[in-house]
Amino acid sequence: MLSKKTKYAFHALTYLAENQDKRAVLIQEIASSKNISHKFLENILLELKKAGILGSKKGKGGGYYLIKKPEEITLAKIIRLLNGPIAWLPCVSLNYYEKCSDCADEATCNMHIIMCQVRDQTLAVVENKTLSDLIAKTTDKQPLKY
Amino acid sequence: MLSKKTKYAFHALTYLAENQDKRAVLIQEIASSKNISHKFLENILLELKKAGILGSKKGKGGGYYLIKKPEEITLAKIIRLLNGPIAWLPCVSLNYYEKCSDCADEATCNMHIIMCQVRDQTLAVVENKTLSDLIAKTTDKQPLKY
DNA sequence: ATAAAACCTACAAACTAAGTAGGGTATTAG
DNA sequence: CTAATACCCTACTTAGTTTGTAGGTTTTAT
Repeated sequence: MLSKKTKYAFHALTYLAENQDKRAVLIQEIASSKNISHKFLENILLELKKAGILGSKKGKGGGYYLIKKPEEITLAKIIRLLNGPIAWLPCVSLNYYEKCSDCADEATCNMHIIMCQVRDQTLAVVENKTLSDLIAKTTDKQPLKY
Repeated sequence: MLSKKTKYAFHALTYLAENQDKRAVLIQEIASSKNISHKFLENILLELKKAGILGSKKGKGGGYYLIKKPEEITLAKIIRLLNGPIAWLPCVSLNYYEKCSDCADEATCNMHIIMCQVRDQTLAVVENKTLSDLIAKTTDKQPLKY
């Protein structure tokens, strides 16, 4: 399950993506708009900034803004950053790999092989969906198929 | 990430599947064979029994045994039982559904739609893999492809 | 200068996972 | 019958993570 932190990050990012005209958006504006604790959101935006997704401006008139185009921000990146590994086991994680203590040979471990499949199927979606897919409007006549 | 409980369950189940000849296997035998705390494993086996996957025999000469064929026990069932929801959001969970508080219409919520895709891709694997796939031996000449 | 805003560190509370303790109860060999 | 065996059950403890809070520091526009 995705953590609240992750969901808040998506909410904040979609808000920023929908308000790209404004130069910098206040933490408080996002927080009250999306019903998130100001201080908690502060930490999240800071993480997104350190990851190179957001930029910020200090002082009066400051705030946060997208530093990349929505099409360049994949869901996978956000989820890895705030939620942790996408894989179900450390031994099949691309970004948080750890060897199993009990498993001698990954090439012949059935669990390993199956969990790789799960990982790849998941990545097939979240590596190819971006922030722009989250803010896209679905029309009544042509609902998004999946 | 899968919890230890879930991993222990898979270890225990594979052990039982590989020892189907013996009528009933002692908790202690599985525990020491797979390096799991006896008491912790006891709870796990009990859950598996209540879910109709294992049977047990009390008294001297008792123990646990598989009540279903390995081909009938899907990974999805075990994961849901011990790890919880497979979906990333409550609003896309088939077995643990909960409505989002903030989302008015699931049909047009982009996050909902994408998370449904993730869920379905994951289920495509774990609903079709069973305990028998975990105990299958991969030969050196013909390694399992994926 | 001063007010406004991001930035930073540390901590507290709430929740969940993991493991422990101790006994109760059913079964069966002898 | 009876005692050993081993499942069954409840409650508790410990450890770790998530979520949220507090208070101060730095930067910048006016």
